[in-house]
Amino acid sequence: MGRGPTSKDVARLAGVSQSTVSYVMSGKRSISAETLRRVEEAMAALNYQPHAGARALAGSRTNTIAIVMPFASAYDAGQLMAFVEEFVLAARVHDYDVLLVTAEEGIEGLRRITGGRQCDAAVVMQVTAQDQRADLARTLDFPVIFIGVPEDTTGLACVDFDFEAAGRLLVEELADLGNTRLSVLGWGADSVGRDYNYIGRFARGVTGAAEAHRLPVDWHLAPAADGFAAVLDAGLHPDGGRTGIIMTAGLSGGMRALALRGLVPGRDADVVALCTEAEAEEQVVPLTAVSTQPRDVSRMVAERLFALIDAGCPAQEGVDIVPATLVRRASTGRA
Amino acid sequence: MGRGPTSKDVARLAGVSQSTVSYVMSGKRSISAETLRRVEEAMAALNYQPHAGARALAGSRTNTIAIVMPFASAYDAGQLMAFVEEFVLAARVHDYDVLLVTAEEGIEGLRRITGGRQCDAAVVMQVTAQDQRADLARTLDFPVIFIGVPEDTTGLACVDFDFEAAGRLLVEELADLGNTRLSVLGWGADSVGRDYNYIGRFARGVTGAAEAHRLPVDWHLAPAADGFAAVLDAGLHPDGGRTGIIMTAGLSGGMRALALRGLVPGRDADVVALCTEAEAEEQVVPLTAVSTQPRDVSRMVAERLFALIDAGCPAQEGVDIVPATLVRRASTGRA
DNA sequence: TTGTAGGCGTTATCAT
DNA sequence: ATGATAACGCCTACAA
Repeated sequence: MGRGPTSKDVARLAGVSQSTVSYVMSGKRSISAETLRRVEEAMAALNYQPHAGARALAGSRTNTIAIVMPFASAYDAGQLMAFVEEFVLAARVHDYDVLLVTAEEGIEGLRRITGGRQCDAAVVMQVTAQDQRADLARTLDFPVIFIGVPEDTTGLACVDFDFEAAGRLLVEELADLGNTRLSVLGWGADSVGRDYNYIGRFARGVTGAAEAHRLPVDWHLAPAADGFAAVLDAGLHPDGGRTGIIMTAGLSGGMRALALRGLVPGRDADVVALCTEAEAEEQVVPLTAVSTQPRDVSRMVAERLFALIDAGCPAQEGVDIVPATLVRRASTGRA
Repeated sequence: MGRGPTSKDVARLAGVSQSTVSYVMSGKRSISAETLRRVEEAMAALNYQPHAGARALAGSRTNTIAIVMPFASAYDAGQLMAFVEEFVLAARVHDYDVLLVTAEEGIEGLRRITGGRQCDAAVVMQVTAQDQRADLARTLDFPVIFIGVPEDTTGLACVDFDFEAAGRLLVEELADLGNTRLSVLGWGADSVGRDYNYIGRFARGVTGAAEAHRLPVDWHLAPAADGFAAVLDAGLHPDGGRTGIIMTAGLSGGMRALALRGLVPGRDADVVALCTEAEAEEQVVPLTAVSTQPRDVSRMVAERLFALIDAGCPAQEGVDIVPATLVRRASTGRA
């Protein structure tokens, strides 16, 4: 494998010193128009690409960001992809590349990457309430952004979707439609406060809004939502009441349960969901839904991260929240 | 941001020369048990991590592999994720990291990454019949593996799923079930030979097997499959015949079309698909299907790639094919 | 505006 | 079995 041209080769061809080539690239000092032209021509002629390793060594900047991804997780793959794509694009704009690290490597992965100076910053996805990586990050003196909110956010930079508002919006939509009770198919009330606290935040949003509207709520755990099936079998709208349905986890299972009983969303009951745009639109009846917006989250992460990098700070405490919005579709047909 | 300990620090603490530390890491010369112990203790005590850039510069090995990914493409996100996860895991086993490059960067992305020696090899996904990146790779003297098969594979290392066998298996299954004609909802006959030639290979598999079984086939282009809807409306089983359905692209649209007419796969018609396992199982009636196996492809790619890297070859011409298998589910209920 | 030179942290070739 | 030491390719004071 050929070694490829170096800045020295460029310099020779352009008839300048090697440092001039370097300064042409960095723009850190003024160059005469003539010199600039000659150097750029030489670079083009040789198809010169600076050696990333040498650059990292001398400049102590890798122009690489690591992103710690929870592959085999509860996350939806489409969401993950969208997030990553958007992030890579944003990174490229700043002339950064993206290194992939699996969450399975755990805390050691973070240590390895940061210790080896393979990157200038890291993004850690799907953070849990008690996340060891948060503790590590605090001691690291290295810019890390967390997606998700650990219990103790001291000294941490976090970004997350507004799950609480999501829960609230869904409840209010069903309330506005005249529903008098709610059936929630999701992570379930007993998951509140466990691992990922977005579950808890969503539940809080639902509960708060339901109380405000005096709507009784019954929760059913997906995917083994026998209770949910029982509700459907018992009749959704007993004695003049009207049951609105909220789906979070186990969407496809829930939709199947409805279909098997001949229940059509929007006709026989109002159904809303917390899911991706794609999921909402793929259903037999497209769902009115609040969609977590991975691209918005991604942009916010990128923005914040590059601010940190440019500032040279290790981290800048604070939780950024990406707003939630509801999109109406056919599953809440009547007005 | 602290500079972190160097091998020099380790050497000092262990009371040895810096080169000894290096040799302890590489194992390229024998070390006395005593020295080994002292060096390892020092490394642990300082939490030493070798500087990746310096290592790449001196050793001309990055221990990084770039993977060029088609984010916003026809690929299913779940497939992509599975592929990538499996690949990252395999890479880690060989002590390699993975750099993400978007296909949107096109040919320049490949050039940039390889030129800058940011990686020791690259994987290019979703290769088209006439792929510029293939031409570049041939001139590159750099190990590249392609997923997908360009028209001219001279000097190229390619891996792909056996789409032809997939088509054949699906047809044979429907034939065995007593169907007398086929309706295919997919990329359509006119897509054959265009961009991604797996479409053509799949079509060839279908056509070949259909001819062997003397089954007439009508093709319908997804997603605007009006023709498909017409077939459903015209009645699937005219005068004693029986129409088997094959779905490829536009699966959800096709399933919806059936559902809207009250047609249940496995009861009213045999339905088979080329899709992911997840898709096959998510449907209201789980589908008998041939599933592209991203993890199998990934493993084959990794295996081949590390063989190349270890051998120091730029590439090793040849097309590896990942076998196709059919899994029976409820959508072909009757025997 | 431009050139010179030292150093970044490894690897690998000499020696010993 | 181990120590010096010269690259590796680039960045950046320091000079001019």
